[in-house]
Amino acid sequence: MTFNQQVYALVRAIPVGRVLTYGALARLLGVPRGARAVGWALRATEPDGDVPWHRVINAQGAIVVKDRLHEAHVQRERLIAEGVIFDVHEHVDLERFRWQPAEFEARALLENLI
DNA sequence: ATAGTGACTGGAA
DNA sequence: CTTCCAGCCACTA
Repeated sequence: MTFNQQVYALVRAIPVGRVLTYGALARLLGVPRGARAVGWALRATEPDGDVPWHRVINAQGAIVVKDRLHEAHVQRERLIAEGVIFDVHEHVDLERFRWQPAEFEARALLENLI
């Protein structure tokens, strides 16, 4: 199971209406500073595939997209449709919408997929 | 084996 | 509260 596959598995486990940051996702996978690698993995997903990539945002609670305005718009629309709220600065209140799975939960999930 | 490429991040200025 | 910068990590050619 590659790092990317683990990323996808965990992203698929994020509940509707909740979000995870790139860094938090990397930490759950045991790679404390792999935030960038997570971004790389998500960048390679199909916009309409089975990976809810839109539920991953940056540590500031904002949407990060470089040269992909359309997808950034889609991400925002999907999150709003799920009930996630953006403030006037286009930031999500992480304290309120962050998904915080217990470590054993994430570990068990990944082991089930091996 | 190696260099280039980012949907990142935390700290410094 | 803002840029700016240097690590960091997996993937690809």
